[in-house]
Amino acid sequence: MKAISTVSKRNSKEIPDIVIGRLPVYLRTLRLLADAGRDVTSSQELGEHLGISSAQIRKDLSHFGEFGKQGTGYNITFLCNQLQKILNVDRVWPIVLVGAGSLGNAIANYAGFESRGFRIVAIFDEDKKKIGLEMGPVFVDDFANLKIRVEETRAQIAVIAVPTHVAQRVADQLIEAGLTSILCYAPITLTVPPHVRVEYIDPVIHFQHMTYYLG
Amino acid sequence: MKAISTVSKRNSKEIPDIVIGRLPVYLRTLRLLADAGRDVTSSQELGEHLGISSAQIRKDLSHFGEFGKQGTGYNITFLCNQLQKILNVDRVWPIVLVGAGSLGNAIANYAGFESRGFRIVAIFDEDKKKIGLEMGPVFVDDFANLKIRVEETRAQIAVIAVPTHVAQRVADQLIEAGLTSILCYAPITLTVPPHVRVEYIDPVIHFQHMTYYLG
DNA sequence: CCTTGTGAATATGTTCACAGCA
DNA sequence: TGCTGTGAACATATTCACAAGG
Repeated sequence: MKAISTVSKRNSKEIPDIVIGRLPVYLRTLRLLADAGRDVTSSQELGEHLGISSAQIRKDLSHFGEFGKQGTGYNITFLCNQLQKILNVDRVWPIVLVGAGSLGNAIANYAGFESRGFRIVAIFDEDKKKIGLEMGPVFVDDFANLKIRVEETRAQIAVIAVPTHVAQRVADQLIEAGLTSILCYAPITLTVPPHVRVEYIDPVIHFQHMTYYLG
Repeated sequence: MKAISTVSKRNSKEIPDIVIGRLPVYLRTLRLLADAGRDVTSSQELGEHLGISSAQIRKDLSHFGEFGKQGTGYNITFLCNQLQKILNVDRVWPIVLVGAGSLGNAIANYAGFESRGFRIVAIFDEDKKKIGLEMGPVFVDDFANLKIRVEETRAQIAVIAVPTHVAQRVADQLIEAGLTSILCYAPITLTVPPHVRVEYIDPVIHFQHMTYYLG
């Protein structure tokens, strides 16, 4: 049966979160292929490159529509566009960053967000010495101004790049200010209400996963 | 049947990788509880804090031994020690970092590695202006010296914090130098031989996962 | 009581294998 | 031919539910 629109979320039969989690990786890879001048690819090529099976890629995509052509494969530009629509990154999302230390600085100065759908619109810190400094695309703002800036920018996503011992308090205030998605770089599991989604980045978790196998 | 030693990998019936991946999170949480002065906890408390079921925590731990007491729960210090042995972080692993940009600088200056089993022992860059700069615990070294430094330090783990377009070339040279575990911050899937393990950190992957649900 | 550790039951995720179409 | 999209088969992961022990 054909999908009604090119980007239907099908009958929206609750697509598994693990599938959603792979789509950004597919998108990233497809855009690299496009940048390399490629026009079409196949689930097999993609799978070999990503170290997963071609069947998995086809099954994942099949949740959202029919994007390929039998005998040919996928048009890369078309599939990129479809994935961008599915992931809602066919626009640019404002992000607020909390913490103007060296990690916050690295995030603020990273030039790769915009092309993938994100823009840092505010950086907050409580340290008076940091407030007012230029960092990446903006000036460091007083964390006390959080609520106002969130209203102004309509941001829904925040990044926490503060020391562990203040991360939970910062999270509480972000949620209080109306943010619903948090990417937390502090090595702590945050306690948040059910409507808030938190994802984590902690390099040590990866290192420890690796050392298990290093015996 | 009782385990022979307190940290057996049981009969080593190939423990699922997804289980290994959760152990560092358990360890991180337990150490936070220990720092808060707590002595014992239960799978239920831990599960509530982490947002997973108590059964999952018990089942995960059961792969490695019997660490709890019925009616009481787990002694936090003891369980931390056991997890550290299982994950091989009852020692400090040397890590080499490639890329002395703002991200490399943030990683190098992060003070939280040592207590969790890791130490940056070298930072490399190809930019003559960066070489010789003090960054965190070491001085930036010429990437050309990679092989010598890896031999000296016996490092097995590397972090890639370089621009996307050089990441694959850097990875090839790391592998050539004998490294077997790579944490890659560049937004690209690396092609590596089967004996090399790569893990990835890309904040945009997380953002795009979030925006799917932000509609 | 309370909480662990664990088989059995359930739920979820992945792969197979092939019809169908360019 | 070559490749997609997809049910059916298989594999893996999670939860249930309870015996056993402090």
